[in-house]
Amino acid sequence: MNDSETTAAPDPSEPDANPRWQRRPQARPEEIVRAALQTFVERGYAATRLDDIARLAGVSKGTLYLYYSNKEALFQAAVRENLTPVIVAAEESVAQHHGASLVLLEQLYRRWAASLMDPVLGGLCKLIIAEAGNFPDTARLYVEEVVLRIRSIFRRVVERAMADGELRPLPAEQVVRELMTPILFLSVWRHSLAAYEPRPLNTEQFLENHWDMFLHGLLPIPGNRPDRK
Amino acid sequence: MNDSETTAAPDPSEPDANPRWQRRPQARPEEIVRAALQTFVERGYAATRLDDIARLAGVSKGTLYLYYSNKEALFQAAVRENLTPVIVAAEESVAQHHGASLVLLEQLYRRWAASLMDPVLGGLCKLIIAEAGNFPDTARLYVEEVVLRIRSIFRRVVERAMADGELRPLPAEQVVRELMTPILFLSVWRHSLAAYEPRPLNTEQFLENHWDMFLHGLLPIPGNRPDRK
Amino acid sequence: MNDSETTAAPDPSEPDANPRWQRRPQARPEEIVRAALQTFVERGYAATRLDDIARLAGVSKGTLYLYYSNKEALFQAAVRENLTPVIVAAEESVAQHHGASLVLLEQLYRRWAASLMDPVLGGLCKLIIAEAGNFPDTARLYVEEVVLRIRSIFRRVVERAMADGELRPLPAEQVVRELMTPILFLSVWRHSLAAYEPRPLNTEQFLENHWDMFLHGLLPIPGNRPDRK
Amino acid sequence: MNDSETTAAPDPSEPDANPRWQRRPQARPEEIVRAALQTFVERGYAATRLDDIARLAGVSKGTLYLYYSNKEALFQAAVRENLTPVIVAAEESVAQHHGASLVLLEQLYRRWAASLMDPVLGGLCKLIIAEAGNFPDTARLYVEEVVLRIRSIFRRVVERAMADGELRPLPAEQVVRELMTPILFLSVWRHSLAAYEPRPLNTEQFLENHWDMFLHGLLPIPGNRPDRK
DNA sequence: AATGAATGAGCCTTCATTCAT
DNA sequence: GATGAATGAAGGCTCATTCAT
Repeated sequence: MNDSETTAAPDPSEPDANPRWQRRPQARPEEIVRAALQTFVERGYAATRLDDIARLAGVSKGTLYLYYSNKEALFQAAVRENLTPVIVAAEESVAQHHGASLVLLEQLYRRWAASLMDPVLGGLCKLIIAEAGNFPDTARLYVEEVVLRIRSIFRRVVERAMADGELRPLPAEQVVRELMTPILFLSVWRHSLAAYEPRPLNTEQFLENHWDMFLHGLLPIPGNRPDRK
Repeated sequence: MNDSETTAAPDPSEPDANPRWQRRPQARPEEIVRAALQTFVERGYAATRLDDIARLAGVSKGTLYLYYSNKEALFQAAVRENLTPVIVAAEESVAQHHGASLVLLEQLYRRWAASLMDPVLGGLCKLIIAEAGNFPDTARLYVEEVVLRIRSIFRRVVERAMADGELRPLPAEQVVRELMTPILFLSVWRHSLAAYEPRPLNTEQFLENHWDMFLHGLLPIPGNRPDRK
Repeated sequence: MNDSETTAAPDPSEPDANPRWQRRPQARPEEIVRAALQTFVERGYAATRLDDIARLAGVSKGTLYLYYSNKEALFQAAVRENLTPVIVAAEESVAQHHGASLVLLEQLYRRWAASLMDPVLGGLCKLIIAEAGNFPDTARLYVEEVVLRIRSIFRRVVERAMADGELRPLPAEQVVRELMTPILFLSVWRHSLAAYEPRPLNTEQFLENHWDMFLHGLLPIPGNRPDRK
Repeated sequence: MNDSETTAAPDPSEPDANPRWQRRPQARPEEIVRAALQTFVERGYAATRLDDIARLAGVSKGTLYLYYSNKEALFQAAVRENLTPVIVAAEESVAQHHGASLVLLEQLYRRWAASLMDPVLGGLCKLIIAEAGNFPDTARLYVEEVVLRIRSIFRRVVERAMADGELRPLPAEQVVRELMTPILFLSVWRHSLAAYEPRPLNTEQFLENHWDMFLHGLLPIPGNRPDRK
């Protein structure tokens, strides 16, 4: 792998500014985990060869084992180390907000949706769903630590909005699903079949429209609601 | 889907004239493809061993190769031979119906949702999404022959409903996604993370609630907005 | 290293009357185990590649796994399936004999020594000793099922001979060791360093001389036999 | 062994004139070789990782390569550097002694046996035997430089004892084997299967008994001693 | 001299695929 | 047509060896 650089003279090819060799060793696990997540997302667990991850991370196959004990550990690390940001972001949204619940709900929705549109976190979601059958522990972890918690956050806001009369009184659990589900699916879609659609989906618009329809529904506006046929 | 679609599954050539033994050989490919689909759905493509499929189909491993040239062909056959029913059902729904569009839409919605709640067809959907990265052709096939066509069917009905004033004038494409997406996600969910939720989801109710919220939205009744039910 | 039952090696039970292709499939495990034992003896466990065993057995590497679940199981099978003959032979020797004990002892000695001079069984003994540290269970098995049992057989005969006045009254345990130990070492020696001796050892003579010296000792003829110390 | 024997362990070049720091660098190779021998003895050559040796020696893995060019060189160094003491001790015994040969023989026997009961030297013997197949050169070295030389020492003493009428006239070579073999086997045994015996062997007693039986044999006290054959 | 992160060749093991019966 | 024993290519993992610091 090392071509010409047998000489002791430092090759000037790397314009590595100040900290000469510090970044590499420290960044290694992070780079590896990122490469792993990407490859796992693209190919699935079983079809991913450690060679692929290593190449993408710019290291040799053996190096992976300096940081992760085996393929499964690498998989779980890729999953777990990207789980927390989602939860933290959501919980902070709730904690920080005071005021009208519907505004909070919308803000929560936008932030959470944005996080799922992130290539990494969205890919993570798709990966876990695709591999749930083979990694029960990781699946359970994801459900309990992410799905249920975020759902719970949304539900509290929805219930408050209902109590305040800002939303129709409906089963909160179902309402939350109605809000979250299209975003989750979009996230999965973007990492699977979206590439095969003739025209790319406008994500921004999708999120906007969903929020609109979520609030107003599809029926015509009451006042001028026309008679059916 | 009109093309006769024999594809990878070789038709049992030489119709043996003897009616006694015809059923078995003819049934073989079907049994194999069913076993294959089930195993692929449960474990994913790479984690599925041909041994598993053979055992589940009640045949030997070598027999698989009498009908399908290799693992990938078996996968594609499993996918393709289960694609048609969904489309056919949907297209028939539209063709047969005459009358109020909203009623047709609801009927279409219920039938299509029911078909996705079928363990096999729902699993198929999840499978294709999970393996999209490794089987571009199959993914493209699914998008073009299933997703786009069903979407198109829905869109025509939605557009008619809008033209008739039964639905608010909105971007039809988006409206269709708003209707379909939660069902698709539910289908994926049931074959992945649903098992790790504390309480099982009531599918029937979910479908009902989604239709309700899809129509009415979440905001409170403007003044005389009628309660549903 | 746990030896929790190999069992992968199918017993060639059911002698299936049909002579055509019987020998090969039924002989396979035996051929494999023989090749394995030989290679393990020559190179030791870790330095033995399954490729070597397969080549020596005339099969492919994958075939080994049709009969033995992994390398360790193959090792243990090689050991265990060659253990019983030694014990059986020895126990039969005792059971069958009646008459003067010293004659029985000599007969026992010759038979047991002959079995250890067998290339396979002698190699087995050397192998177990060489790998004892890495396969405690197999080592314990060998000690308990072979070493202790044979030692016990010898001891009973020696004790009878002492009781009959045919041997000096000495600690039987030690006497047995004095008799067995050179043979055991010879067996190990022939499978390790013997090849590097300038002149090959005459095994027959060694066995004869040992029996003679075992009986008479090295001191000059009686009459003037000095007390030791 | 007269050759100065620097062999694989490179002498710390440039004797640094400064006495304070000499001991450490000079002690390094010795510490490494000791750690290597111990680990090789415990686990065998192939199962020994250089990591283990380095850790036991208290150095880093790379440091091993400062003193030994590779694993095999380390093995051979571990063997060779522990060979000399045994021979030297034996040769000195003979050279220094004058007087009755039988006394010398016993003294020689005791010293040599004691050296083989040393955990390191005994382990070395077992190690060489176990790995003989993989290290012909080392095996040959051991046979020629140790086995044959010690055997020769013993033989000279035995021959003298026979010439003096202190021992029966028998093939000296065989007599020497009769004397040495149980000790060698005991040494191997202690480093392999001894741990799996129910009761630990009393080494001291074993050595005593062997000497006794070696001299007197097993037959009852003279007077009625029967001719053999 | 000493370190230890990095490497990559090599081996065990699996499993899709073949073929003689 | 059907079987299943046999194959061998491929991939996960280990560890001796190297090299920049």
